[in-house]
Amino acid sequence: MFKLSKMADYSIVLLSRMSKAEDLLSTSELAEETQLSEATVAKIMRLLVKAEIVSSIRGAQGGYRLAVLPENLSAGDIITAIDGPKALTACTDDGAGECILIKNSAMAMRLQKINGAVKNALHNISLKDLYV
Amino acid sequence: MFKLSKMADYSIVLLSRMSKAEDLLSTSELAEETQLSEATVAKIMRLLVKAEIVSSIRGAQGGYRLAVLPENLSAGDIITAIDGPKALTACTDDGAGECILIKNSAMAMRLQKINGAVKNALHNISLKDLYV
DNA sequence: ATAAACCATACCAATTTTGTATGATTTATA
DNA sequence: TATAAATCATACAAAATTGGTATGGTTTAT
Ligand code: FES
Ligand code: FES
Repeated sequence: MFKLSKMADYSIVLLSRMSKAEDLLSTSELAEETQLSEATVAKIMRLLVKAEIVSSIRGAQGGYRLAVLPENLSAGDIITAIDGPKALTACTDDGAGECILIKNSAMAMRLQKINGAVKNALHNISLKDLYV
Repeated sequence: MFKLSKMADYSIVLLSRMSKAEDLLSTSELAEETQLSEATVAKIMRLLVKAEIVSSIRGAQGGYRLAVLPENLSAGDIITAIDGPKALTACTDDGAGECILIKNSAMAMRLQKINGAVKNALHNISLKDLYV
């Protein structure tokens, strides 16, 4: 039905691993433990840092650490961080794109219902639910 | 977050139009009213027929008609019909593909939670909710 | 100073999605 | 029964997205 992107999947694996560790974890450590390439791990971690889901320490002996408690981190937050905050419908992507099918589209509002329902559902699942 | 495919979006527009009509609607009529190309409408209608969401009458004077009451047709049904019944996670696509990251993956079961939540949410929205 | 790490960006390859084209089959009707 | 109106089946190319990698720059402990 809705396919979770590989990247989002990977990120859940990484975050699950991080929720076990108290100390910092570097890209190479994470890559080794998860069998992902360093480049891929690095790409994902950058997105998670931007979304303030993990915090980073630069320089030697640096690494990443969860910035949020697993029970306060929702699946929706994670997926949004990785795949972007694109709306559910193509029509409401941005205000610029006119709706071709229905003028002054009331349809768009209806589709927001779908989007809202999905968002809500994913908001109610925490990383802790996924990991424990 | 989750992007509704254009095809699924189109299909909701088409089904909304059909829920207004008592009589049969042909591909060309639907195309004209929705501003979609006939080929695209035809492609979508075939999928909806296969999913038994609409019924079709072949031959001259033929066309399509809703096979289900709008209040009994869920967004999940529609999206599944158009985009396929792919699972939410890449890992659980089919039994054949081994999980590379975590052996004997318990993770897959966790990800089913996400899938289940989304499915459930979309099951609770009917075409009538979207159209009315 | 050096090495270990994160950061930023750009890029190509692979996959998926969109959209169209072509021909075959069915059936109402003149 | 011939014709036209319509669905059905399949195949395919173009476009968009996603997955994954490479390169070079910046920060910081030792
Ligand atoms: S085109 Fe899909 S809502 Fe307007
Ligand atoms: S690789 Fe994603 S659950 Fe195993």
